[in-house]
Amino acid sequence: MLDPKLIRESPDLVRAAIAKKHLTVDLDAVLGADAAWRSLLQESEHLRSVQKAANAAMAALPKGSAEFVAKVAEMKAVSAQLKGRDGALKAAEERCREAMLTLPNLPHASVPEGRTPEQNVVFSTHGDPAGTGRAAVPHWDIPGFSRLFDFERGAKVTGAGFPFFVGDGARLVRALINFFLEEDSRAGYIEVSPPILVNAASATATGQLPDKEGQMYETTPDRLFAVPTAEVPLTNFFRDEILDESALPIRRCAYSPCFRREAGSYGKDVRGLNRVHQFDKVELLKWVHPSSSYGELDGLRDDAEALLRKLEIPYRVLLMCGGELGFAQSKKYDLEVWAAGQRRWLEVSSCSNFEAFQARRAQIRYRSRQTGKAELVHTLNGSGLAVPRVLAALLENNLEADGRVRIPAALVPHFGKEHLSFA
RNA sequence: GGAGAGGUGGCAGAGUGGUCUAAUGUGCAUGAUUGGAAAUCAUGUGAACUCGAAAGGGUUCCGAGGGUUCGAAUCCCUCCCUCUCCGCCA
Repeated sequence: MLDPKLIRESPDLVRAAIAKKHLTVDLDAVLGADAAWRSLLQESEHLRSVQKAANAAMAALPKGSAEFVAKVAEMKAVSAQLKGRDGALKAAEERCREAMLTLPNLPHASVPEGRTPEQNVVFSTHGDPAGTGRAAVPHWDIPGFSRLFDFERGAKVTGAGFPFFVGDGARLVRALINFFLEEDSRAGYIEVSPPILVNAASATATGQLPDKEGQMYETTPDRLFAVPTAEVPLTNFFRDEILDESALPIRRCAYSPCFRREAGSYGKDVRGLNRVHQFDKVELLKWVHPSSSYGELDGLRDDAEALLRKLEIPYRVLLMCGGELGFAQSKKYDLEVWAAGQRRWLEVSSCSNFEAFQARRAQIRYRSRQTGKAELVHTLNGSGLAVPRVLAALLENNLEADGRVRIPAALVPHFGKEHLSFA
């Protein structure tokens, strides 16, 4: 959610910023709903103050007195009037809130113009894509692949996109999760193991609801949602809380399985590990002072990049253009690994600054020493990292002539041996 | 799942229909006192919305949502959560 005051006072600024995201919103409808609500609010509050004044006077009167009875009659009318207004007020407030929730977060000034993936800026490239995996094939074509990554049985047991990981496959998944958590902890992120079902309030605070409801798995009868990312429970950890300013920045990491229905993306990236309904991911999250959030974004991106460097995977960083930003994001970098067999880049991390957008929805604030007031924090998050696509890149880039996959040195202590074998 | 007891400010805890803008204690902040501290005393001490150029008003918030009433922290209903006991269970 945006600051309502900003919308009222600088609608043109808001309009221009939203245009940069290439989204269309009816700002006038929002402003109209806001004005209508405020006008009703004033009427209601006036009636309430009349009522309160009468209450105080009545408290001092003898119960059965003529004056008292007259006052009751008089106040009955006010009460009835107020009840009528309250209904309208609530409706107006709800309309106003709904209208406000349709407004996306505004992009930062440093976000490049553009609306298509081609207009994202290649911020940096690391390693040598051309030099990797000379004889590489897409990972699903590696002999023995389906023994370690069993999509068929997964489809039987659950459905398409829910693979079993077997033997060295399972071991590599575990090694990656472990490696990510260890490295992230060392980088100063406190490890958290979160709930993987969340309630509707949490999903709303991070922006999954109401708009992306169809992308989540929902449980009955309790109406809990399987998390699409650990970002959801992690961000909500401090929901409706006021933090100590000296505690900022707070940095945390969490491993969780992630569940995504991927409705509407059938037929895209259906092969292998590129896109699955359940996958493992370690998420990095920061709650920071507004004044330092862009520095923290750079740091977050560096932390995620460091993991790829240690895994010796060629990768590039994209600075996303306005049109490629998500609803809630102000600025975003995507990290993409090179998958030599597919000869394409795969996104493995998205590092974003949400500024106060999520914090306002979630009411996460800090007590400012300067003003003594509760101010909204800025939240940032990024993957550190998503497992399946890193796995895909490792399989394709590190496949050796003997059909085994070389495990990068940094991962060997976690994997326990230097090669993964499909035999 | 069954039975019972609860949910009030940072914390503890009173309040069971009308100045409750919630007693009291404690914590915290500032000041006084002190060589410095403790103790003591004094003052202050939440959040949100809204009107206003400002000064300053107004309104809401006692787990959540409804209801009764002229008036609800207080009465009624529904839900959520916590605790105790029982049952079940990794």
